[in-house]
Amino acid sequence: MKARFAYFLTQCYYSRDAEDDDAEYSCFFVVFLLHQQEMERTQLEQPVRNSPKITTVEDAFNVFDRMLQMRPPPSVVRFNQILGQVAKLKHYSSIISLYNQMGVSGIGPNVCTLNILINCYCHLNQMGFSLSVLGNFFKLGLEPDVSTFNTLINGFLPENRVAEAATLLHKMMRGGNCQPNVVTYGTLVKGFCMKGNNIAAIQLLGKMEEGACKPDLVVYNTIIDSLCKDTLVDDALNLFSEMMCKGIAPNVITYNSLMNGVGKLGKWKEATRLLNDMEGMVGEAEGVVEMMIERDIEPDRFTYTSLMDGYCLRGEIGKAQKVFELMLSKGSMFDVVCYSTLISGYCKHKKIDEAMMLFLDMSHKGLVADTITYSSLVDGFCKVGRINDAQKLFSEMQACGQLPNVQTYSILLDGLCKNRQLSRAMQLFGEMEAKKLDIDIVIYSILIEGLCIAGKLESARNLFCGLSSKGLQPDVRTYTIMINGLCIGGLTSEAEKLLVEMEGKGCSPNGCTYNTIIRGLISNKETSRAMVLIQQMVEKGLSADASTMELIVQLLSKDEVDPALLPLIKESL
DNA sequence: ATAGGGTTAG
Repeated sequence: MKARFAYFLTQCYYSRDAEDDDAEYSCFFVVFLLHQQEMERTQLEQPVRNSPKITTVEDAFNVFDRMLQMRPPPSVVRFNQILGQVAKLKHYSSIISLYNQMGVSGIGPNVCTLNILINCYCHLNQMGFSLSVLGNFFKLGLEPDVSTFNTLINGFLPENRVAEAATLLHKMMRGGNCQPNVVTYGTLVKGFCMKGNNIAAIQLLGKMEEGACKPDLVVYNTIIDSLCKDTLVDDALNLFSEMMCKGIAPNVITYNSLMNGVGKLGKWKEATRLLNDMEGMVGEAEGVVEMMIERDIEPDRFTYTSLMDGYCLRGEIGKAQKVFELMLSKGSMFDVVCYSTLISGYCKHKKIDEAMMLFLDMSHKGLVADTITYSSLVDGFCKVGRINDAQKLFSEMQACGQLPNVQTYSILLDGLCKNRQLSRAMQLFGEMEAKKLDIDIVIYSILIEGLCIAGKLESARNLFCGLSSKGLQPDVRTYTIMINGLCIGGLTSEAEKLLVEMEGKGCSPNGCTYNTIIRGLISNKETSRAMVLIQQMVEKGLSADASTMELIVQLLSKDEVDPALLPLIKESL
C-alpha cells in the first residue's frame, strides 16, 4: 500500500507546474497522510428541517432578539439555525456579533455553533481568529469534529497555507475521534484545482475510486468545472461520461459548468444542446445520446446567465436580450449578476445607453448594483470615449458604498490611457498607490501602453525594466505591449530581441504577439524580416489576423513580396 | 443547525 502511495506522490510531484513552491509539496504531504489512513466510514443521513423564513439580515436580528427574550430561552440549535441562515446571506460579520450576543445572554455554544463561527472568520480572511476558536472548544470542554477540521483546511487553501492545512489534518487523524471524509477529500481536490493542478486533482480522484471513500458528485463537479475554466472542455466531457458510467447522475451544477465552458469556447452547438437536454428536448443530432441520459434537470439562473454571456461574447446581443427577458418572465430568476452580465454585454458592444437603461431598471426592481456592475459601466463609458462620464460614475459608485477594486481601477486607467489622458491616468495611479491597493502586472501593462500611446517610449521602457524590482513578472500581454511600443518608435531590432527574450523566460509569444511584431516590421518597411516571423508563426500553429492580412495584401498588390513566399502566406490565411 | 461544487468587470 505504502509503495503505491509513494508512486502516486512521485507522479503528482513531477506533474506539478514549474513555478509551484514548497506549499504545493506540502499539499502532497496532505494527500499522503490521507492515504495512510484506511478506515471504515459511515455516512450519517442528516434530516432536513425547515427553518424560519429569514430573507434579510434584519429578519435574522429580529428573530434573534425575540429568542433572547424568551424564558426559558430556546435551545442552542435554534440559535444555530439563525446563524446558518445569516451565513447563507454571506453576512459573516453579523454572525460574529450575534455570537457575541449569545455569550452575553448566557447561551452556551455547541460544536456546531463554533464551526459556524470558524467558517465566518475563514470567509473574512481572518485565519488567526479561526484558529483561536479552537481554544474555545478546549475551554468549553468540546471536541472539534470533522466539520471543524474541514472548515479550517478549506480556510487555509486560498491563502496558500497548505502546510498549515497539512498540520491540521495530521492533528485530526492523530486525535482519533474524527477521520477525514468525502468532504475532506473534496476540499483537497478543490485546493489542487485552485492551484491550477488539474492533474493532481484527477489523480486524487483516482485514489478515491480505489479507496474506501468514494468520490461523490461534488468531487466530480469540482474537477469538471476546473477543466472547463482551463478551456479543456473535451477533457471535462470525458470526465462527465466517466462519472455517469460510475452511476453518478449529473445535476444542474454539472451542466452549468459545461455550459459555461462550451459557451466561452464558442462551441455553441454544444451549449444549446446542453440546454435542450436539460429542458428534455432533443437538440442537434450529433452527440445527443450521451447528453440525453439525464433530462429532468431544470435550468436555473446560473444556466441562463452563462448562456447569455456566451451570446454576448459572440456578439449576438439580441439573443442575449431574449434570454434575459425569459429570466425576467420567470419571476424569481433574475438577480444582480444577470443584470451585470447583460450590462457588460451592451458595454462591450459600445451600447452604453442600453446598458444605462438596464442599470436604472435594476434599481427599480430593488436590486443594488455592485462593484462589477459599476465596473462594466465605467468600461462602457470609456469605450465610447465618454471619459468624463466614466469618472463621474467612478465617484458615484463610491458615494453609493460600492468600493472600486484593482479591476475597477484598471478599467478606468485603461480608458484614460486609450483616450489620451495620460496625466489623469497618472493621477489615478497615484491614488491607487496612496490607497495601498495591490498593484498587479495588469495595471503596469496598461500604464506602459499608455506611455507608449503618449509617445513616451523612454518612460515606458524604464517602467518595463523596473518590473522585476517590484517583484512582478511581465506576462505575454506586457511583452506584446512593449514590443508594439518599440515598433511604433522604430526600434524594431530591440522589439525582435524582446521576442526572443520572452520565449527564453518561459513566456511564449501568442498570436497577438506575432501579429503585433509582424505589423510593426511591415510598417517599418522591414518586409523580409516580417516574412521570417510569419513563417515562425505558422510553424507554431498560429495565424495572421485581419489587420495583418490587410497589410500583407497591400504588399502583394505593390509587388513587394517575394513570390516564393506566397505558399507560406496562403498557409497563414 | 455547521464543512467541499456552478454565473458577471481589467
